[in-house]
Amino acid sequence: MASELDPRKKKILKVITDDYIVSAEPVGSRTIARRYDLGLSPATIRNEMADLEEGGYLEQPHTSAGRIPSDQGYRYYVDALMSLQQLSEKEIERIHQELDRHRQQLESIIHQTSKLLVQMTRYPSLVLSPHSEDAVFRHIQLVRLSDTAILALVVTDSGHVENKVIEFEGGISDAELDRISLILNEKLRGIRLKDLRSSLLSEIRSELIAHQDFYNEAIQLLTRVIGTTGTKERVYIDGATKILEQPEFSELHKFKPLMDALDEEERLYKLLSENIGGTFVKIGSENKSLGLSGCSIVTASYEIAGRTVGVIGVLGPTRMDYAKVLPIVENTAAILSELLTQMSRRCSK
Amino acid sequence: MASELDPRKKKILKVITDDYIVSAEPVGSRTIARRYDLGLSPATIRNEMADLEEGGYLEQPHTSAGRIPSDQGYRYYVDALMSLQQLSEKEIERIHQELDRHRQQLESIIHQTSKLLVQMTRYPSLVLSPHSEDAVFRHIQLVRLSDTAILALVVTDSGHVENKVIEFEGGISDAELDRISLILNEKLRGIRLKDLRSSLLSEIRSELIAHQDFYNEAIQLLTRVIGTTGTKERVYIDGATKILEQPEFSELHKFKPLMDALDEEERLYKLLSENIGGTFVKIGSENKSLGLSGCSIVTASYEIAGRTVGVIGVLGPTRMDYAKVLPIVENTAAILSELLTQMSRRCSK
DNA sequence: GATTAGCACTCGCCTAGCGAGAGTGCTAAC
DNA sequence: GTTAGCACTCTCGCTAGGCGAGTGCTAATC
Repeated sequence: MASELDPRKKKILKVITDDYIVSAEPVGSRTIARRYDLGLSPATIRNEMADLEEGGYLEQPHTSAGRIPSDQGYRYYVDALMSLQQLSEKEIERIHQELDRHRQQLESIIHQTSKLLVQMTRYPSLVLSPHSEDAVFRHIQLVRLSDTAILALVVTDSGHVENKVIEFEGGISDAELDRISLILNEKLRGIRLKDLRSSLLSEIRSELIAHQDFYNEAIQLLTRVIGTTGTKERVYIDGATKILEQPEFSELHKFKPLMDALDEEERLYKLLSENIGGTFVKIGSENKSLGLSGCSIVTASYEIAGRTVGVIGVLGPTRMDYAKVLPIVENTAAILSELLTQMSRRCSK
Repeated sequence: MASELDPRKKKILKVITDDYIVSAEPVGSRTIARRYDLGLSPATIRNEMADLEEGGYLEQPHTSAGRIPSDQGYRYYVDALMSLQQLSEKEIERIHQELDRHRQQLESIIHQTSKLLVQMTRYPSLVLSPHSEDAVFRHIQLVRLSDTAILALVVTDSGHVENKVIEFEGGISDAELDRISLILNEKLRGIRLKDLRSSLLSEIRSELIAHQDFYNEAIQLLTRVIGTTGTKERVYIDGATKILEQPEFSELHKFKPLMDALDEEERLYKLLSENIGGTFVKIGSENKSLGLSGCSIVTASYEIAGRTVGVIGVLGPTRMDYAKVLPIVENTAAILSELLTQMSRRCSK
């Protein structure tokens, strides 16, 4: 697997990939000679193509069809060949605008982001919502709903709000509730939700023991809030049906497994969470994870104040327009990061 | 359009529909005579079928294929012929269990409900989440996040919580915040969100004028909370790809419009919101709304304490197994109503 | 030695043609 | 009113043949 190809082979591989990405048809030597001005005859190109196939960069669906890039070919293309399509000012502006319109609410922004990706790329989009384990506790608020029901609200530094109705047999007075709130806020401010589980719990427990009267109830309450916070990570998927627009999906049955995968949140979650931190392109068989051969995903992480909190990306056939998609995904992630960071600043100032 | 068919015609229409629902193939006279014990010869059945076609209940895809039910035929079938499949104890139990497991959170229950419908019917499910305009205001809470950002939480009697981060240039003191909370809670308790918009606003406005000092800020805050509350209604769709399992979708291109419709929340919203209150079966062309010819939807409303708050349903080809789906949807809605009503009781007791 | 032209060959795809099967409508007999 | 029989129609699947695209090889050319 010679990792360096001579310039002409590179050029030819690039041209074949470019062409195949838009046409979805195996591309032949003649087509290349005609369509692209390489100053080479079909015969020469044929020879080069034979070499590239030898090297594992190209494949023939059957004798005497044209060639198509193999997974390895795509990999090389993505890593070394493609010329990233610059997003125009206008496109970047659009991302800004669309996201800005919904700047108020986290949920809404996430949702909007995935919709935007779908529109810009014409591929289904995946969004892994803020990874709340990494979020930092900011504020807890306990609101009485009735004698036995209490609404607990946890606000994180990303502005995310989690709410949970807790039923409470024992009954708690308003004064007790306030004191519990106070203690919790004092103790928990600035702590990452991840670190919350056990270590601090005992400390708070002893703190509360001082107020013998509601020890039991308070501990109960606390463990229940913590136990159910931070589990709300979600994978949003949007435009799933866009994948059907791709010509390779005309034989539907082949892609049943893919469609099933899209319906299963856990798989997607796993898939995305492997890609936390940075930008990733995973091609075809590189997604061993279930049913996704024949597909590629392009993902980028987004962050709040430098801390990665989630992943966005799009899903498409291996014949995906990487040169176009990659910048879109990256820019969107960047702008999203910016926006979220601003939001967070505002909240914590 | 004679609204009454003679018993034998009914029987034949029913048998044809039943058969077509499972086979998805046009059904012929001979098949019926063989498969169902009607004591009639194919020829007789042919005559009856000709009559039924005359009456608009059956259609022929082409000469000398079998017959398939027309939309009108389905309508008659649903209204008069089909024998509803009783759900077994076990199935009802299952609905209870699945929903119970997630009884704590509204969002989660809604989500779970739609998943459940998909699993039980093998069709995509649609859920219109609680119609918050009909919800009753219970409590508002203002939480300071920073000098300029305030988190407003509105709790409704269904236990639904809406949150909104509000930015606030002017700056407000904690005391002011508390007083605003107080006044709002006093004034708004028990009011339906729908009635909130204008009528009460002026009253509250005059109330606040008394406290000249923060008049402007308070009004601003209030209008912003109200303006953005109650807009969070959502259509959940789940298992969209299940529709592809239906044989009629093998020619994919025909159903592109449908798939598109599934991606557009507004359309679905409109579609579902037409069906508020009770159980509906809309067949084929009865869904004039965009791209849904060839499809039927079965919906049922669910309620909290007798007040309709949302709609659940499934979407399938006109050749849908109504007899099976209808009870499932109805029962699920009923159980969901029960569960939500309980939750609401607990909150308001 | 690299490049190119020419040519025979291979293979998938499209079309036409054919036969089988399923289903119908009509007619005539029961 | 019901049924048997029959001719007719239409779809579907299969096969064969022609076409086109593309290849690999060889020999000629630069």
